[in-house]
Amino acid sequence: MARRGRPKAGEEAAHRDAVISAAFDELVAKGYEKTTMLDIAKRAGASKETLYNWFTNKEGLFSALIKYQADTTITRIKVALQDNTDPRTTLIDFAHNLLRILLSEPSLSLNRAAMTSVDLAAILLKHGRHATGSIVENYLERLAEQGYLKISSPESAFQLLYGLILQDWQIRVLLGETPPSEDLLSQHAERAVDLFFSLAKG
Amino acid sequence: MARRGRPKAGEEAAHRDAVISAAFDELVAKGYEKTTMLDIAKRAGASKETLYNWFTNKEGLFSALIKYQADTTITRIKVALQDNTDPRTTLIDFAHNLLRILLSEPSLSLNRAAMTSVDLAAILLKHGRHATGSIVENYLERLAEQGYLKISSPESAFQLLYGLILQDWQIRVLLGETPPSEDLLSQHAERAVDLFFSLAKG
DNA sequence: GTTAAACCGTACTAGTAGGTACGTTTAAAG
DNA sequence: CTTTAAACGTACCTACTAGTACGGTTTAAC
Repeated sequence: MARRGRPKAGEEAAHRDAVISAAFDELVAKGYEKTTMLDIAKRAGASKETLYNWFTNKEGLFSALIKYQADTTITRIKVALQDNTDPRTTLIDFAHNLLRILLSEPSLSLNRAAMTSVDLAAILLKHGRHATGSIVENYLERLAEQGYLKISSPESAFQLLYGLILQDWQIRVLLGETPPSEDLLSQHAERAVDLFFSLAKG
Repeated sequence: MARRGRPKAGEEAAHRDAVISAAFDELVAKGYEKTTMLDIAKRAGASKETLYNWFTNKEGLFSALIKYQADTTITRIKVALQDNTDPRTTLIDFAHNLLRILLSEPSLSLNRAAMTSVDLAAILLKHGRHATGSIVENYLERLAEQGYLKISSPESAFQLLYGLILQDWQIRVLLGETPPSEDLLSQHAERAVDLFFSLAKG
């Protein structure tokens, strides 16, 4: 990975990804404060100066991480919601994905990092919670129009669904509790969606 | 507050409280990383060496903060649950208190601080979430025995209640969103408890 | 070829904060 | 009255890290 001199054509994107990936690894291993720009550079086979050229500063680099993770999250959620089977299965799939993502180490580390900087927090809120929120709200609104749900507003419906799915798992795991197993997660997703329907089906 | 020399008898407790209070103020104002021991000492009219004598190190001081806040929280929750009116009113009172506490600046700042240290996180988890959890679970179990609820386990019942009450408010406010108004909070508490009963009443 | 951009590696700057040491002061203890 | 514990204030040490500067190197571009 360590190349010296001007990069060959077409190599830039891969190199940038290597930096992002290295930053994730360091972040998960050490946390935001103890992750240094030098460590990231070394792991990526890049130089510190390059990191600063590309991302301006440490916050800039980590805001790029947030956006990167948010993009893959959004993609996965959109895929889950495009399932054309019944709404129950679709929502269970969504719930399962949401739990898996939000309880994954990269997401947790990113959330912890965001707590230490108002700017990072704002970016995470915008690209994370609010971005997925509006997508799911659209979906719920469609369900309501089709008569599957009776809801007062898409926002409050999504908040309810979110609460039923996540309960206090995220905050507990953020504080160091070990996350539930895959099996428990999928059981929980199913139960949460069923509760949601029993509350929102009118 | 700034006394020099050996303290007069009976002054120690007040002085210790002054340090705790100063630490809270600094924490809320600047966040954990940017709060220095010197700042706290100055605000409390104490010396840095005294802080280290009393609390060993920075983490020790903040773990004292966590325990202090947890104690007052537990007290308030116990009071709310001792109400001998009907269960619905009691739980709404509890829900309202929980929301107010968890969305208050001191609690938020403490949670953000705990995210940066596994040790602090463990303490917060134990004295915060788990301590209140077991109290409320006991209460819910009593309700179940009295026939007010049909629940599979107190743990899962409390988790459900918690999810209905808090939804994603805590994580959103932790990330910088402005918390809902008092009015919204109490409306929300009522709605959450009603949903809980409609799900858990069998 | 020659130029110039992008990059690596190393060294350097500067600021900061946790933690310690010490001399001084006050009041409790006896 | 003397001794001693507890505390203040200041100065100090140590370690670390974000960010900058620069010289050397490789490749694209022309």
